[in-house]
Amino acid sequence: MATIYDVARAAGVTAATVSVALSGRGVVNRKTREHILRCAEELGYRPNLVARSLTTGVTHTIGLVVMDITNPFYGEVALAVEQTALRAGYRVTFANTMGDESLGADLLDDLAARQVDGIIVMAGGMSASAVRGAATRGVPIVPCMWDEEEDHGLVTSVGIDFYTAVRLVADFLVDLGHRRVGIVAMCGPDDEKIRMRESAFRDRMAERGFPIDPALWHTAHDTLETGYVAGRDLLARPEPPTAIFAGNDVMAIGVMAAARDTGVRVPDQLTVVGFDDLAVSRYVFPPLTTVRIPKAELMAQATELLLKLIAGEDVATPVSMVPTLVVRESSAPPGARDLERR
Amino acid sequence: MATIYDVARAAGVTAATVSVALSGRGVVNRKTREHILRCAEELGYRPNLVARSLTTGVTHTIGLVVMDITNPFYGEVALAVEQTALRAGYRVTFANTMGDESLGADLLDDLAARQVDGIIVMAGGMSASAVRGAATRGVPIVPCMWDEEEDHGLVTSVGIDFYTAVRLVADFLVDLGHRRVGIVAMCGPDDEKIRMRESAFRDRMAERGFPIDPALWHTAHDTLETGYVAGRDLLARPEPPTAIFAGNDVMAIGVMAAARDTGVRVPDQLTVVGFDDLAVSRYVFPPLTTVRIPKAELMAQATELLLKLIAGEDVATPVSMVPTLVVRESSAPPGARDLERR
DNA sequence: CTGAAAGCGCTAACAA
DNA sequence: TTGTTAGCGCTTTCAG
Repeated sequence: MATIYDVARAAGVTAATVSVALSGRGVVNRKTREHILRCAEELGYRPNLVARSLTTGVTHTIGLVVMDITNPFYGEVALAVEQTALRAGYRVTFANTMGDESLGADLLDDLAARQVDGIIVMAGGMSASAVRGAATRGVPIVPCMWDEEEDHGLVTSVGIDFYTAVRLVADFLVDLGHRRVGIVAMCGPDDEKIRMRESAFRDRMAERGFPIDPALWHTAHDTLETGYVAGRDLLARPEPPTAIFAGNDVMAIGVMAAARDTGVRVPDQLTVVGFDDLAVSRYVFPPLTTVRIPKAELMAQATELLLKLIAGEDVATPVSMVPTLVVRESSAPPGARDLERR
Repeated sequence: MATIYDVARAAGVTAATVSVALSGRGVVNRKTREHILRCAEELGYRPNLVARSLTTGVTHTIGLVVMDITNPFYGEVALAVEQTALRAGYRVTFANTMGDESLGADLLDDLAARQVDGIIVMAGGMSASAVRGAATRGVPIVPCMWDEEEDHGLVTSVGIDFYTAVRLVADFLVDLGHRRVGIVAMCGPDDEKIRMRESAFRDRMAERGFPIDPALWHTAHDTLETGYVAGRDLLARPEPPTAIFAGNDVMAIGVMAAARDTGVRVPDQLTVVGFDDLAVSRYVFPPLTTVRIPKAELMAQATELLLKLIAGEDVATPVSMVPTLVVRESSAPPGARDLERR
């Protein structure tokens, strides 16, 4: 681990000169510069970035806090963040909250202590106050797709128009003829906090004259397995739904598997609609009807917005993207006959 | 951003005392200690971890380099790593190589410059020399599931017994009666480097007397889409295979979709076998027969091994886990009649 | 039990 | 153009 002093000594100059020569920030005699370069090269010198950070006050690192990186949704998010950060010379350290609010708060604290230059947080199970806390501590923070009833009280956020999104779904289902619709709503491991998407959906269904039967409201924890269980449960009701809206695609895929295992055909006997549009959603069978979130674009924007905040520019308006409904083959009018597809 | 000096001043002591009091490392008068605690509390003091790192020489950060976090396989890996690191007080900064070797090398360099305490690298498209380079630079590094023909020349690695794994698959297929088997082999974006799993599979098929027809060897880039394309291609051959082994589940799922779209029934007309056993693989239709890798356990071990290396213990033997074949419904004897399942 | 002093590796003014 | 000096915030001997 050669230090800057080692190369200074080797080159017969002072550390400051080496610093300048290597960074190309100031002006250095061409010959000495080349000599320094050569010495650095020979010694295999690599600047110690933490030392640099201590003096410069920036780490070129951003934090990414997600619920559970195992969900492909967050995977796609993480890639977008990492790639756009990378291009700007930033690295990202990530952490999973697993839906645990207090862990989430600790994580934000820790990231701040590590002097990350900024933080991106994907809401899932993160308390608004924790987010505000980090902001207060002076770390730029961009909450993304905040999806809880309470407002996070932060201006610079990036998200989608949940209201429009679920309205799309509700109207689609009602127009298709569905009257009895079930919900698989995502919730954290411990609490029953209701996300905006599900509550807005419920509200819209009521508006359209077909309120959700509370017996058809099932909460789950954002996994295939819990989606599956919820599906089986819903389908086992005395009066099962003709359609199920799942809070995300992962759970929707679980629901479809549950239907299969209980002999319920999708979409002939059950319509399933998800939310996210994962890459895999068009490859499952039947291909899943879902709400498409432009994840990559959204997160690229979120990251760029964060970078601007870090650079001290003040970014005015929160970004809100418009989701679209992508209709595939997991949806059909209720009671559609089996088409004998072969 | 109160510093340790601020709280020292507030408490009427010196920074050294504050340091000791807060860390509980030395002995401090009980009353002064409490007083210091209170002052720190009031000022909202948080130690600056990069400053600490500079003096202690450790960052409590590990690097994780994967191919593409979007693949649920890496997502599951990343979770396991992050969670076990978290428990030990470490954070993880991750990076995607996207199959780019030179990017991968740069990433390792950068992580080293950032003074991460150690690195975990999931082989996909990473050059052995880059890995060795980082090791040389003194950063403990644990390559996981190294899956390329060439040896990485590093003792402390964690992986699975690929040979056994694919032998399982080959024997399973042959015993089922398949003679004409296709392969969807994963490769990086630019090169055609062959992974061990596919080549070992090919070798075993030859051993069993049914060598793979080169026309049935298709390379793809580890995505659903490329798996799909490969599947269509293979199925369009004059003499299509009766079974396809995909280098991973993601591609296998793509292959199944291709079969569907070309009117080929799985498993009646085509057997598909994957590799990884993703969470989603048992929820797709038909549920995928695949090689189960104990990802979570494996990566937890890898992380713990890394932590030991960091602690200076020298870990003797490389860890190798035994994968198992999990037979689900995407496999059947060739030419199996449609069972008219309803 | 507490303070003084030095140092981690680097950058940034300011002098020379 | 290069060197000197100081300092980022913390920890760690070593004295007192």
